[in-house]
Amino acid sequence: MTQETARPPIDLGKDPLALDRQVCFALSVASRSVIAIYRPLLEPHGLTHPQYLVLLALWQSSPRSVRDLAETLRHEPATLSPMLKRLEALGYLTRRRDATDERQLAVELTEAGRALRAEAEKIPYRVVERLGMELGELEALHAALTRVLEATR
Amino acid sequence: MTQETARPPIDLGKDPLALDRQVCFALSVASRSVIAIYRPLLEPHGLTHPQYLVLLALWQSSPRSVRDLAETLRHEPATLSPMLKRLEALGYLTRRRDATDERQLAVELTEAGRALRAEAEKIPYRVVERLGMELGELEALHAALTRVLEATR
DNA sequence: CACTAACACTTAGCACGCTAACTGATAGGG
DNA sequence: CCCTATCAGTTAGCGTGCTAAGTGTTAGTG
Repeated sequence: MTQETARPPIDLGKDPLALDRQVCFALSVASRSVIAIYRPLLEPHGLTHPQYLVLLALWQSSPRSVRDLAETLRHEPATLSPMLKRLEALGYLTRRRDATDERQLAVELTEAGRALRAEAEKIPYRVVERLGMELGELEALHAALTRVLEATR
Repeated sequence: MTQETARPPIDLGKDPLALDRQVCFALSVASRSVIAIYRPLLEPHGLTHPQYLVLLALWQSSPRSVRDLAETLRHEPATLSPMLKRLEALGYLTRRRDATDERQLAVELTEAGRALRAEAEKIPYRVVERLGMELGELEALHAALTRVLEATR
């Protein structure tokens, strides 16, 4: 027996399919556009934006499993697996089996990976500068996006 | 001679690289999460989300060139080219050379493509319902994303 | 009018990002 | 203690999404 909740009818106006009113469209274009800002900043280090996010996660806590990374970054392990191999090939991390549980992989920063962090500290400032938006505006956007993430969990 | 603008220094706090404070991370996860809501709704029609956006653009104006579509959707023509072929294979549109300018392609909805619109009208309502967020909240998010798009133009 | 620059689109190569199927390791029940 | 279900990670297949290079068409200049 499901609870009968009185749900107010949704009104999306006369053209619900108008492209420039779709949140999904604005989201995907904004995501691609912001990632494009990072591209020239990451390219000198041989990094893509998804790889950069992996490093952010590892800079917060270093030996961690693929599953842990996947949950943190909201990715499928299958997406991370090849990415981690590329990051290993770049010399930023190592992949070895956990001694106590051979199923798990211990993904760990190398010295080069840890050293990169100092360089990367500049990146957020450059991105915010390039965006030219007020910090308060960005914080409000972040809060709104966080609401979406909670709603889609 | 560049204008010397007094720029207030940006302060991103003590950990500028904290993952859960990055707008770029929230953006990419939110984008993927919202697209995931569309997936089961589009799958019955054999569509992916990017393909759905192409149809939204064509429902607004139908014979249009690849370049026109690319600018509207903020894509490279090289991204659209294979997508349009797949949409043609699905029977939703036709691709033919423009008679007056053989360089351009005239991308046009088929009868099936036009008919799909009536079905698609339901999709935005289902997505909003699934998100469970207030319309005002979504409009504010859309406005914030539009600001980002203006900033990255 | 010929020649070249610009244009519209396509193809190739690479890295995601997803689902589904697979491999090997561990844990839990009979 | 074995046997099976579960788990962690990998691989394959497909569709983006980007850059760079290629093809054919048009326009503009000498």
